[in-house]
Amino acid sequence: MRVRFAPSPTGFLHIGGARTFLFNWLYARQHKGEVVLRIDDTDLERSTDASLRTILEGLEWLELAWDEQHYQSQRRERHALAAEALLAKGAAYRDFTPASGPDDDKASDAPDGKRKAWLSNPGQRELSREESDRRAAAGEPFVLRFRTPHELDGGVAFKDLVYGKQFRKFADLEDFALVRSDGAPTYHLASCVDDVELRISHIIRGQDHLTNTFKHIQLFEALSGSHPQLGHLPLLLGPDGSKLSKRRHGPIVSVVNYRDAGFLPQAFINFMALLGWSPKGNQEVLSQQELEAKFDVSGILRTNAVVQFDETSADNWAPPKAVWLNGQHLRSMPVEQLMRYVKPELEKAGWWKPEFDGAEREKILATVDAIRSRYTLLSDFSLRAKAYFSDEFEIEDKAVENLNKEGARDGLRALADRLEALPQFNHDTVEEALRSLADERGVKPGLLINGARAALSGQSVGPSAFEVFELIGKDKTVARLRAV
RNA sequence: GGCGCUAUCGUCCAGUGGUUAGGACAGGGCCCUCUCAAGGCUCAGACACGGGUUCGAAUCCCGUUAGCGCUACCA
Repeated sequence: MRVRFAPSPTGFLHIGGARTFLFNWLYARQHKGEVVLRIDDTDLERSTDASLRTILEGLEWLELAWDEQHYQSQRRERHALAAEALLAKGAAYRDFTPASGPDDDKASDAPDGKRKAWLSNPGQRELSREESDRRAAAGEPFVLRFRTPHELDGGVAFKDLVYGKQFRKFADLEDFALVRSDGAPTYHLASCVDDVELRISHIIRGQDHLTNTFKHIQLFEALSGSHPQLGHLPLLLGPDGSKLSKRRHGPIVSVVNYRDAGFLPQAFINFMALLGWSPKGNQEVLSQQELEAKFDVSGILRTNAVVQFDETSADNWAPPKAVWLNGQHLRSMPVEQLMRYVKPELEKAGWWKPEFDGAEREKILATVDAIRSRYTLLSDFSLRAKAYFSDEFEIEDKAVENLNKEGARDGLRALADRLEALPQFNHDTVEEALRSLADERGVKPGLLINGARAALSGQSVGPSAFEVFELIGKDKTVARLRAV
């Protein structure tokens, strides 16, 4: 069993493409099959290296490995050979009609819909082989077209893995192009030839290809006498209701954008998996293992899904549910595993020290474990956690307010003395010392608690203050309290 | 215009002839509490419309409407 994901490097990898890849990957994983990554770069005009790199980057970030990688542009001879074979057996013919633009067909279509001139260019498919060869040899440009058996009554039928039985009459199928007049294969030809030769058994792709499939089935049959199984995924729509696209929705749909915003790959995968599919029941937070175990093609919806991002917001653009899911994963995954993602984040911020991997590892893990309970994105670690990893941190305005309260600074200095004298320094002993001090001075414990949080972490919000004392340690605690 | 696909809360999903139509996100309120989150409880919020079939339709059929897709010598 072999599946493939075939992006064309004409832009970045967007959510829709990533989800197609995910579903293919999940499907293959379940059936012990192989995943082929095929770069459909036949459109040399639009394909770029930059685009290829960002697609690969996005795919790698997801941590879903593929087994083989191919480039369609390197298979041009195979496509040409297949075209020749198709022409030789009469499944295709040369059309010498000059090219027409995309809108010409619609324009020539009669209002009553009766005229179907677009199905073929009259006269061309009846050209004798001798005349066709002679004109081609004379250098006259032509496009190679597939010969749909319009003379037959039937049509093309197949059973879609998701959409079920599909049927279309030959009469509604055009003689589509196989090779352009410049000799380049069209997407249809290249794609089908490669699918056959790469022995792809299951094609799972976007629903925008559902109607193309009638052409492909015919081509597959002409090429190999059989065709792969096909399944189409409902489309991902933007908030405006149109198909997700780079052109309309911009970089906000780019996968690496989510990586850079601090999403965890497994959370993002969880989010994508829930778009057009559900494990039944009411479970929403799923680990990768659970996804692999529960994924089922028969559970794929047939309705398009809207991705709720907000392109008008610079910092709140991500889909709320994706953000929520990220928080869920961030808080529930093993700390050691989370550390793999936190480390680069701290390195980026310039706070990472080598001892974090050595002598201070346990302490850092405990710190990350404590502060992650109120974080949702990885970027929170570099945005809000400086005081836990470095001595040079600023005290936020809201935190300063807590220090400015009546009796706060004096109380904290007194607290520093008490804590310094403590034989045991931990959550409980600190709490006892603080509360009795507050009692003696006749102030509310909250004054010292919130003040201490401000002095120690530079923030007015965060974990329980007594936890912070422990995380920061006795020496630094005393120093920071005295510095107020 | 033609062909096709689809239609449950604002959004993502449950629901496959009999349910007070369920959950999640987002929103409101309450609780917890040293702050902020998290968590718990709670409120509000949907079967596009019209015909059938049936004792009984969100569920089956037909139509309408709407959305989306395809309709290129793009992929």
